[in-house]
Amino acid sequence: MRQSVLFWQTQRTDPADAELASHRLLVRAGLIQRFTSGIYGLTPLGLMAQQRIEDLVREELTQAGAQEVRLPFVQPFDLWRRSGRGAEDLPELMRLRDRRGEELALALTAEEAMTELVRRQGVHASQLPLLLTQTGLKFRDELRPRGGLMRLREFLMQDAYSFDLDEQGMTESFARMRLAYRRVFERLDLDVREVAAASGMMGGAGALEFQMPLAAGEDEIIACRACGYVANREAARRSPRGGMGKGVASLSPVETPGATQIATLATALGCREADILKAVFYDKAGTTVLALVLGDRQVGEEKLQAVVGGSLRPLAAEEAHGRGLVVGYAGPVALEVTGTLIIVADMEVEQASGLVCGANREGWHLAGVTPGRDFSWQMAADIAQVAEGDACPECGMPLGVERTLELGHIFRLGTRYSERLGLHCQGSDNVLRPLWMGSYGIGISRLLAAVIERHHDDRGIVWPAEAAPYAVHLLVLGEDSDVTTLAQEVAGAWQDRLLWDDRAVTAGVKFHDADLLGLPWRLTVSRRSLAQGGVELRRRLDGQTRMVRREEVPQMLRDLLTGDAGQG
RNA sequence: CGGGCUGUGGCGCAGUUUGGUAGCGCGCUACCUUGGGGUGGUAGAGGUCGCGGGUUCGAGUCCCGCCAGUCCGACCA
Repeated sequence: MRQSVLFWQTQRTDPADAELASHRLLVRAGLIQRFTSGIYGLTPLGLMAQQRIEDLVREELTQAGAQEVRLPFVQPFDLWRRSGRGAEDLPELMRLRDRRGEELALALTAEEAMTELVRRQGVHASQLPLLLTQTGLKFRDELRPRGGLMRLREFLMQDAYSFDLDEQGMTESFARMRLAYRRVFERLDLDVREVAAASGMMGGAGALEFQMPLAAGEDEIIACRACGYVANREAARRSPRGGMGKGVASLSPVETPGATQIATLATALGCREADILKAVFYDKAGTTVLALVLGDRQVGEEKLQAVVGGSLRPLAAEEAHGRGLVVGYAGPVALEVTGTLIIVADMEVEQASGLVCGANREGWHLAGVTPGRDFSWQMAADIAQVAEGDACPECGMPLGVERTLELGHIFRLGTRYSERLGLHCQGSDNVLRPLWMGSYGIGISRLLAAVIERHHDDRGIVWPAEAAPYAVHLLVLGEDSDVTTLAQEVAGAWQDRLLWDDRAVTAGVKFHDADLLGLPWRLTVSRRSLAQGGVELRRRLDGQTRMVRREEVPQMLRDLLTGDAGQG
């Protein structure tokens, strides 16, 4: 491709709002353009890079036995309603209505659509296990998109779905996809950790996330360095600290004016935050849920939700008031609220004694509170968030918290969707059974951001061979006829497979743009290189440079452009 | 849902306090210059100053309303 006609423009200054390296570089290297929050366009070079990644993922899925299909991006909302996800609290699902009033929704994942596709055509047992995949646009109406391509509203995702006769089959398909995804991350040179996860809005059990460590990431994983235990923040467990609180004592009220915060209270009473009982209120369909954790803990809302069931929502201050709670001084001892109340105690609370908690009276707390003696609860469970340094649930050694970016997610769905949407298959025993499904998603757009996040230096992108839009950047310096002739000779038959900087700009500009774009190999043709008998070859990764004699150029280009001469 | 900040050529910004012909740098076009690390110069093109209303002889600037973007908080009782 001749650069003088390529639709491409780099930028000399950093965009004002980019804090992520990948965001900054994608914009400066002219690969993306923002249209509105979380919605971007790609330029030719940006699209080529994305397509390389898309093709690579497709290759691995084909290897795993997947067949590619295309599902609608605009889907009938009724499909969502029938699967049971339309009625749930799914604010990311973008709904719209056409002019006749038909309710539609934009694809957010494709469990429903894929199940429907298979159901409509029907499937024979002989076709199982069936693995179907598509690469398609997804739209999620995120509250806060951010970081360039890191968290988008509209994005490209490769999703796949497996269909098996029984649970055993599903587990085998799941294992096959897990390997396929591992290969993808290996080929893109991304170090990714497999993490046990909560299944969230997908439903099902035994989900696995692929998380890449990244300081600017938005997920957190909990990992034990001693035994290898790893879990998502939402699913992480810890072994409880026993014997918190000040020991058994008699119950006594203490006056604590203005101490409505844990930190303030701890200072006022001269105790540890862990000696205070923290009470957090939620609403579950009209029922008040009181979650009790020790004062230095955070309630793990996903964990609480898993224990309580249904969907929880934090209670606003006015609402809490309305139900008879004394905001700032609420506690479980002799608590009376309007309506139903469920008290859930964290397992650490159960084992503590001599705690401080709110007295349900403005300006007063209670000291010497002992769980079990002074108040009771309906459920005791692990509902607190794990913190740095907590004891590993497997081996007891300290746990660490790490920020990560989620790149892929695979689920064992079971028969949830096939049952609700009526997808059955007849086995050899002549009985119709719902199919066992798995769901697998990998974010192509986000993968593009992750590759740059992981592969760049202070001058620009450093593409890994498998994702580079072109393998070779040919720079022509000067306009002497000798140089021009050599350039044309070099570009020769490979013109379409390399980027050829034939612009009339100075050498410095070309070098800077080449470094910024970061193609794996740079070939320079100039009067100087000519004097040394050929062209200069430079590797972007480490700057290693050598001269290639004129007559060796065709062979070298063949090596670089047809495969195995990557960066490694 | 709340708070802060910001909306001015493609990008980065000044101008708003004190109302008076819309500016700078980068990028873009043409020509010259330079030609191994963003060369120097000359001449140009490009703007509903986020949107609507108001005050005024006159509004990017003052007033009211709205919208968008962005950052922080979201809840610990």
